[in-house]
Amino acid sequence: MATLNDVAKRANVSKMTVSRAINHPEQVRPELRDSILHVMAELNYQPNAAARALVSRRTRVVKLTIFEDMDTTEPYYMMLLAGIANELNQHQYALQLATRNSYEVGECDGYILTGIRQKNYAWVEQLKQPVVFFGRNQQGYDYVDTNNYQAIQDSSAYAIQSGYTNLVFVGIAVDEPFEQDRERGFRDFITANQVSGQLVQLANHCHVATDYVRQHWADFPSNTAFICASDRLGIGIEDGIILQGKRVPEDYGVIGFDGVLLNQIASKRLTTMKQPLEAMGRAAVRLLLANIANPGSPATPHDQEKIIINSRLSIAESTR
Amino acid sequence: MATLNDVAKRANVSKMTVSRAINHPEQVRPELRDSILHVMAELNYQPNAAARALVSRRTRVVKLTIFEDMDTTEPYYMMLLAGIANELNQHQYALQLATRNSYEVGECDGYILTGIRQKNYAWVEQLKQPVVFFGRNQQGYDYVDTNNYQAIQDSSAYAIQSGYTNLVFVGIAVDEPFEQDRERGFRDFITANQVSGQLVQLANHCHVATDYVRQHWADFPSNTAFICASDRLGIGIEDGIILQGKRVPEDYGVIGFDGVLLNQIASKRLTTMKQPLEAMGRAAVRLLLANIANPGSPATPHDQEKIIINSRLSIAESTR
DNA sequence: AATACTTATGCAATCGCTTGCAATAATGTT
DNA sequence: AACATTATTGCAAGCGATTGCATAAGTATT
Repeated sequence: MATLNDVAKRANVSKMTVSRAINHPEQVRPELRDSILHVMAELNYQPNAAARALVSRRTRVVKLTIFEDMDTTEPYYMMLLAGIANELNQHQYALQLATRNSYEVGECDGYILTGIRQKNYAWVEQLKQPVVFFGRNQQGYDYVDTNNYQAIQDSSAYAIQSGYTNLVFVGIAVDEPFEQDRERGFRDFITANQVSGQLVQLANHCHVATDYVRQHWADFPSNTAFICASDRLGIGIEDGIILQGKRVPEDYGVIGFDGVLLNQIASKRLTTMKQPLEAMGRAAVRLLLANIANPGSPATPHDQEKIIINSRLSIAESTR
Repeated sequence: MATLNDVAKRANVSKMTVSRAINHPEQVRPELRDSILHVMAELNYQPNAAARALVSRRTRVVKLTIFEDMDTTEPYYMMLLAGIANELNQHQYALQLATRNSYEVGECDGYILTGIRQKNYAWVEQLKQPVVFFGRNQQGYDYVDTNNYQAIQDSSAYAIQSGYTNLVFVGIAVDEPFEQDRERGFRDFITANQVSGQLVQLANHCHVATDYVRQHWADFPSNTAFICASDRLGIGIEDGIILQGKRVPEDYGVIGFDGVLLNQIASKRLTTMKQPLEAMGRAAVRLLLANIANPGSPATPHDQEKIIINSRLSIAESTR
């Protein structure tokens, strides 16, 4: 492997000039720079990241830590990954993937955290590095989120406009900001618009939703729309309705959340509140890189920066 | 951040002894070692990965390169990721994620490659580092794979045993080893068992499969079983059949491949040939780490090592 | 034409750690 | 008890790059 020195000798300059030709091109005479670049290509020179990191204290690595179990096949994260990886690449940063219990090997310049729960904040605090969250938090950390509150209001409004007369919000049984925001959105909506409605929390699995429909069928008059907090729940609810011999969307409506399963199961055309996960991933990267470039914003609470990217209703066949 | 020197001073030993206490514990007197570890904990010492990598030429980073576009939400990769990430963590290695067109920042000790196509091999060859592939290859690189040939034979045999009398293999329209193996398995099966059957290749999307069923419906006598090369295709085929007013599994059977969508869509109980992706991911890591530890096995063809982990039929509701 | 500025380049030190060899202490052998 | 082994520890060098300061060359100012 060629080193800076090899290039320098071959180009008849000092290491420093080569280093500058790479990192501060404007500081070196154009013709000389070109000849250096030429030698670099000739020798197939690649800067040694370790040496660089050692002295510059910049690893050019960002760590994405997913707190939820990775055993579950969660396409949600895959979409996020796409956005994050692509944006990092554009900035010539590498992405390192970690789960909460990863061995803490390999330093990085900052963290993107997702799937985080209250209990994990202690761990976050001892990180003395820039951090960006996925999802609202009250600890003062920067975050990227979608407009959960408004999104559920939009879904609800759409259901009412479509002629459904009773709403059921099917939430996820976790005590996290995103869920709180959605529930608040729903409650405020039915109050403000004097709509008949109820709210329930379930574990986030299809069959749980399906079971729920069966067990509580008496509660759901015809013309009810189910506003769900995930596509999984939406699909489960839809199946439950069909098992009762009713039609979707004629008799009952279903609206999901996330918009992540739909692409795969084309025939399951669920109307859903689609999160712009790719864009959110990119935004998180940009925010984090800004924090890295602009120090004085460690993992400790400071002026909290928020980026909210709106979800949009993707209308399909589970609503009329 | 505490350095090796800080620990050494505090513990009244030389840096070297501290270094040994970490890397070669057996070489340092037990009581001394304990006191050093104690000081390390006290100072919250973390070895500097960059410095380490610089001198030892080991980064303790493995790069997973996914060649397919990451825009597609492919849960397949998420399962792989789970296995790879977990196994790497156990060996105190970090996982770095890259797409083919990633900026080549950050060195690593080896590569796990997946989603690779023929055209990418040129890129692989110029990698002068240990490499493990997902999927068979004829270039001589080590790989982990599932028993595609036998798996399709098993699926086919199961369909016949279940009383279906005509088979259709619905393959993916790519010219890659995994597809070749599956098609060969199918052809050999119908030949050897004198079963009536046909073979088709489609783009790997639900709706393509659904359309295919509609357009070629005349070709499918009742009691046909579709052996599909992916769950997506399987789900699409199933929908196509139902749209024709026929019943699954009574009139027609459908068997998928991968076993990766099922967990999410509980109601879509597709019989499928389930790939042990988590185990395959772990195996790939172990194979790669062995290659790293045991040099003389660069990215150039050598004695090709193969690990085959069998897929198993997961029987559900789309077959009788 | 002499001085003051820029602009380009080089030198030396250093980042934190590990490799190879040397030195010391502890143990065993006859 | 003198010597050969083995177990522990330390020293010095250097991995490949970047930072800060010094120097040399080039241009502008009066």
